[in-house]
Amino acid sequence: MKRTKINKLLKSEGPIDDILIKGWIRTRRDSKTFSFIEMNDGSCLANIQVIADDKLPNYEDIRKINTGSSVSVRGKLVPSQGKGQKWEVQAEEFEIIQAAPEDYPLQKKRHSDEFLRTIAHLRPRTNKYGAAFRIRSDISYAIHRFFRENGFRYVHTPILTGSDCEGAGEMFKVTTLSAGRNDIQNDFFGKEAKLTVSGQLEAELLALALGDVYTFGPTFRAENSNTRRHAAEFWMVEPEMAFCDIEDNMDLAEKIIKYVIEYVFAECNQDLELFCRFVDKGLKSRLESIAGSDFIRLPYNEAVNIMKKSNEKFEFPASYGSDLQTEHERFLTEKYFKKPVIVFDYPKEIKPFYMRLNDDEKTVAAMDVLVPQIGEIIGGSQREERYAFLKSRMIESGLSLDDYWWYLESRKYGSAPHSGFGLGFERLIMLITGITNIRDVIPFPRTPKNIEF
RNA sequence: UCCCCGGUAGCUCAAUCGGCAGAGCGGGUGGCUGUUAACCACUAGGUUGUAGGUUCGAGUCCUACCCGGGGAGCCA
Repeated sequence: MKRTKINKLLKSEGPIDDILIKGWIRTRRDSKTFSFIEMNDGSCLANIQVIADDKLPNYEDIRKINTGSSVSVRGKLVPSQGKGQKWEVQAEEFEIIQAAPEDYPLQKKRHSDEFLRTIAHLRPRTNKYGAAFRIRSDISYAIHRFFRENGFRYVHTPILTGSDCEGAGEMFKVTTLSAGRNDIQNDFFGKEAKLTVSGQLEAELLALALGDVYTFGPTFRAENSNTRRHAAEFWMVEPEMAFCDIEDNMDLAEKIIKYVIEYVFAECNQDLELFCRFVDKGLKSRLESIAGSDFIRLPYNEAVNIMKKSNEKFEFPASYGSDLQTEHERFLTEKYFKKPVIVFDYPKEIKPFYMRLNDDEKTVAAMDVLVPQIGEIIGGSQREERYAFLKSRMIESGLSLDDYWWYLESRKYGSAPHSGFGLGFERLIMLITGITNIRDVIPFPRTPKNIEF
């Protein structure tokens, strides 16, 4: 007999005579001649209540099973006599697949996030982390659906790269040489290899052939960042669009965030409800406001002006030419506008070489999407499509033209205006769930000094 | 990498001025009840992060290190 998943059973229109369910025990409550058993199979947040009575041949063993045990139950789906659930399962066969011993680390009460991180192999079995990883899957699907509906093609950019610097910080080296050897010519690739920090450059090349494309994959940063918003391995969504300027780019950035929020409202109600109730009381109204209002679009200079004119006491006062501090971002999104803000046209000195130089020759067509609580969730730009400008910016930035000959060549043969951005996938999940630490939205986080599991 | 805070039972936390290491949850045993993170009783459970130091006496004070959290920088 084929098993039925609990999310289907709970939506049943009527009783069912014979069903098979498999899952894990969340809690057991004994009565004199029978037990209530809450079972969860991960298909949804909710448990199903199983009634196991003393007519079962192995009832003595059932009365001893603990939280965490895996079981298989055959029986009838019947209306529940108790309050709190519509349906329950009257067990007719109850197989204990494996009984969890009494040292199972998860109790029925709430655990701290810090403790659960030390048992990352078991935390998906909790309500909160089960919901987080289900919603991560659903958001992932929503992103693919969004791009498909908007005529984008999904492209796979390399994870191993020979480019030395893509403008985004320290990289992990990849080698097959034993420690201490540095005869790179004998290494696997015959030259230095790294883990990618971004698929952008390669995505640009595909955009200049397929039109609108996106990548969605893992990226790696070897920065010694110890914050709740940074991980050494994280997933990034990177669209790249041909014949597209920075305005279109901002439109798309705003559109995708709203789309995903609306998708989650429509499809992930149960899990979202958990986050609204237990993780962040202000979550629902914040998400509604993000989905329902226009994002502010603010040139960098005006952003600095706003901060200069405000009475806010900043630790580092805003000044033209230096990047916005975290406190500035928070001020703009949480106090001044109280909604997402897209800051654009940054000074060229603080942005990477590939961003398109504006006519003022001082700023570049960069744009960052800042959201309340998280800060920067998207960074993007119109790309420099003019060969001469790109070349001189690369020289200015101290890059080796030889390493990027292929990138430069895309500006030699039928170059075209194009734009794109990087959306931090984990930061998007944080925004949508209200979870405040990036280590809790990725099942097995990699951060400095942490690569267990 | 820098600044701040913390580390006590499996988990979450108490422990007054430096003076007998405790509670709830979880576990075990028994009871009770169509129960709802059930309830009641009993019970086991400790190298107080590690190494040194001060002291008659250290969970508590000092030093170093390790680990965790928050903030900053880097960014997504």
